[in-house]
Amino acid sequence: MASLTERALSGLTPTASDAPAYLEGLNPPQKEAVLTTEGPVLMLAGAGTGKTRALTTRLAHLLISGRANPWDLLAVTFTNKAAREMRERVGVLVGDQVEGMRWMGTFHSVAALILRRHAELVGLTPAFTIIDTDDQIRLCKQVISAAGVDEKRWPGRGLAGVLDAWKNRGLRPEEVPKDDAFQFADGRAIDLYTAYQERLRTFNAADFGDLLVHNLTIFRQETDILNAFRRRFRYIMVDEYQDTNIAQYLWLRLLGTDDEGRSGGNICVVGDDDQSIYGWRGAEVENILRFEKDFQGAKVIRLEQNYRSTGAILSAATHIISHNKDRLGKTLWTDADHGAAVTLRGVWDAPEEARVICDEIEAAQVKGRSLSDIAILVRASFQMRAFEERLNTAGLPYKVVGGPRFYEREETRDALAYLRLVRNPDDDLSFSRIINKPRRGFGDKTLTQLSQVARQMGASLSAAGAALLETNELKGKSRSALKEFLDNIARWRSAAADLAPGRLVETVLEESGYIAFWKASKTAQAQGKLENLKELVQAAEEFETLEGYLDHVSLVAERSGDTGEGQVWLMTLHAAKGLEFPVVFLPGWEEDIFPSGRAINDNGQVGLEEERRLAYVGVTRARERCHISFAANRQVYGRWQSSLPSRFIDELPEKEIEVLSEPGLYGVKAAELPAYSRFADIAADPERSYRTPGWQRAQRARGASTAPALEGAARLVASSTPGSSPFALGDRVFHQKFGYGEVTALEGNKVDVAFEKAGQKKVIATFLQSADAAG
DNA sequence: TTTGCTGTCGTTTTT
DNA sequence: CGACAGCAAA
Repeated sequence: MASLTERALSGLTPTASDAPAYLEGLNPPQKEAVLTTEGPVLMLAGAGTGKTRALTTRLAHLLISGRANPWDLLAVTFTNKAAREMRERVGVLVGDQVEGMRWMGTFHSVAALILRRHAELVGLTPAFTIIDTDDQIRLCKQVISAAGVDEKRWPGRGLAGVLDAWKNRGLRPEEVPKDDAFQFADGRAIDLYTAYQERLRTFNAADFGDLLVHNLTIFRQETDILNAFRRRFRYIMVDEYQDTNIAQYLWLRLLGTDDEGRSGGNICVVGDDDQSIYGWRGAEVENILRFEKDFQGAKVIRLEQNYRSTGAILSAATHIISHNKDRLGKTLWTDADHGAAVTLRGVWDAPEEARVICDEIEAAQVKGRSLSDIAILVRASFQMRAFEERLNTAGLPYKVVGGPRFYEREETRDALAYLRLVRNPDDDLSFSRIINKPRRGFGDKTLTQLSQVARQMGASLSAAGAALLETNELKGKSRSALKEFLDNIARWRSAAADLAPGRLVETVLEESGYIAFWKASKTAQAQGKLENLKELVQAAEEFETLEGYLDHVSLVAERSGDTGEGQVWLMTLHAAKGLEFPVVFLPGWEEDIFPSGRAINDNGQVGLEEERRLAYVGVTRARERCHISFAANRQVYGRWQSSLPSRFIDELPEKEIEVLSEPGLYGVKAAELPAYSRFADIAADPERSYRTPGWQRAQRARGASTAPALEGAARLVASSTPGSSPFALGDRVFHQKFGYGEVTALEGNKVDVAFEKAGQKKVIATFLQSADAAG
C-alpha cells in the first residue's frame, strides 16, 4: 500500500495535472522537501537555494492537505525576524489559517509558552519574569558577592558566561560534571550556579537559558505532559538547525519522537552545515552532522541549485568552503551567467581601504546603482569606524545594522522594571534597579541594609521593606521614600487589573516621577529618552494584557528599524547571514582579523573552520558583484601593525579572481604561498591589472597624498626577485609607519627589524625602503 | 551627587 | 587608542 508520501509524490508525475498551484515553480528537490511529510527529514539547503520557500510551502502543504491543524504545527526559528518572515510567507499561501499557528516562533518564545502552562513544576508561577542578559549579570554579581568570592578576580560577566554554557548544554546544577566546577572561582562554580537558581526562583524569574532547561525538566519528569505535546506536535519544522545548541537539540528529540519513544516523528529540520557560525555561543554543528543517526530513517534532501549568485561568485564560495573537513557536502550550482569576476585588492592601510571602497560605491551610484543594493560586511565592529568616517566624508548615507536594541536601552529597562515589579513584587532585580530612580533618597547604603534584612528573613526586598516599616529601624527620608514606593507599587498593582497595559504604563511612569525625572534632566539624550518612553506606551497599547506585553518586550522586541532605503548597508558578517545584496564588499581579509586570531587561538582547527564558514557566508551574500580586499597595515589598539593577507585569499579560485591591487603589494606573500606568486604574475600583467577601471580609479584617487611611499615600495619590489628580500642583515631601513630601524633577521619576504621607536617587528620587505632612499 | 581619575581590556550576538 | 567600570574625592 502506498504511503502518504508516495501518493503525494505521485503528484509529481507528468500525467498528474491536478498538482496544487503552490507547488508550481519549485524545483524537484524543493518539491520533494515539501511533499515528504512523514518521517524525519533533513533539508540541507545551501546558501540561496530557496530554503525559505521550500519551508513555507511545506507548512502550507501540511495545512492545505489537511494533515495538520494550524494550532498543532510546531515551527521554530532562532530569531523573531525569521519567525515573522515565515508567518508572512505562509500567510500568503494559506490566508487566515496562519493566524491559528500559535506554536510558530523562536525556540525561546515557544518554550516560554510551554513553561507558563507548567511553571509550578519547576517552582515558578505562571506569571514568572524573563530576565535579560543584563539582569543575569547583575544577579551573578550578587551571588558572587554573597558567596564571599573575590569579585575582582571573578566578575559577574564571567559567571554568567559559564552558566550560559551549561544551560546551553541543558545542564541543571546537579547535572554539571564535577570537573567543570573549576571553570570559575576555584571550583565553586557549581555552588554559585545552585545559589543563582535559588535566587531566580525566589524572584519568580527565569533567564533565557532556563526557558529551555525548565522545559527539559518538565518533559522528563512528567511523561504525560510530554506525550500530550508529542501528540499535538505531529509535525515539527526547525529552521537553521545547524545553529541549535544541545538543550534545543534535546528538546527537539523529546518532542520529535513518537509516543513509544521511537525517534521517527515527523520532524523536518532545515539547515546548512556550511553556514554554522555560532559555535561560540553554544551552537553544535554536530547536531546537523548527526541528524541521520539521531532520527532513524531520516531522509536527506539537498537543495543545491542556487538562485542568488553568479557563477563566479559561487565558484569563489565553493572553493573556500571546500577546504573544510567536517562537511555533509553539497555542490552548489546555478543556471545564472558566470558574471563579473570576484575582485581582490590589496591596499596600504584601513583608511585607504575605506576610501577605495567608497570611491567604488560612488562610481556604482553614478552608474545608477541604488545605494541600498550595496553592503560592506566586516568581521568585527571595530572595522566599521574607518568606513563610517569615509562614508561621512563622501556624503554617502549608510545604515549600520546591529547595535543596541530598543529594549536594551536604559529608559526602556527602567520602565520595564516598574512594570515587572507591579506584576511581581518579589522581583528583586527590578526593585533594586528602580528603588532610587528617580532619586528618592533611598540610596545604596539603605538598599544594602534592606538586602541584609531580606536575606535574614529569607524574603524578597519588597517583603523585607514592608516588615522594616513595621519597626522603627528606618528613619527620616529613607523611611518615607520606602513607604511611598511600596504604597505606589501596591496601588498600581490593584489598578493593573482594570487598566489596559498602555494606560498602566503611562500611569506608572507619570506617578513614579520617572517622566519628570527625564524632563528635568539636562543631558543631551533626555529628549530622545522621553520619546522612547512615549514609544513604549504606544507599543503597550497594542496589547490586551500586561503579561503579553512584557513577554513581547523580553522575547520579541526588535531593533529600532528603518528600511535602509537609499543607504549603504554596513554590518558584521554575522549580522549579514540570511541576507543578500547585489554588490558586496568584504574588507579586512587579513590574518588575525579574518580569520580572527582569537578564534584560532581558542579553538584551533574547529575555530578556523568556523571562520572559513563565515567567509563562505560572506561571499554567498553577493548576487552580482563581490569585492574582497585586505590592507597591509592596520592600527590595532592604537598601534600600527603590519598584517598578512588572509589564508582564505589563497583558497580562492585563481581564474575567477581579478586582481586590482597595486603591483607592489604582490610581493607580499610570494615566498610562502604559491597562490600568491601566481597572483603576483597576474598583477604584473598590464593587460590584467593596470588597465582595469579599479586600478585607474585607484591611481586617480590616490592623488599625491599617500603616493610616494607606496610607489617607492612598488618600485622596490619590481626591481627585486619575487619572494626574496632585497635587504641584508644590518641594513638600515625605513618603514612608513614604524620609522627607521635595522634589519635583524631575514625570512623569505619577511624581515625582522629593530625599529628605533616602534621596537622589534616582523614586516614585509615590500614596505621597507633602504634608509638612504628614504632619507 | 557629580566629577574625574585610574585601570583594564579588547570577536562575532540572539533570546 | 578609547570605552567603560569602579572608585575616590569634592
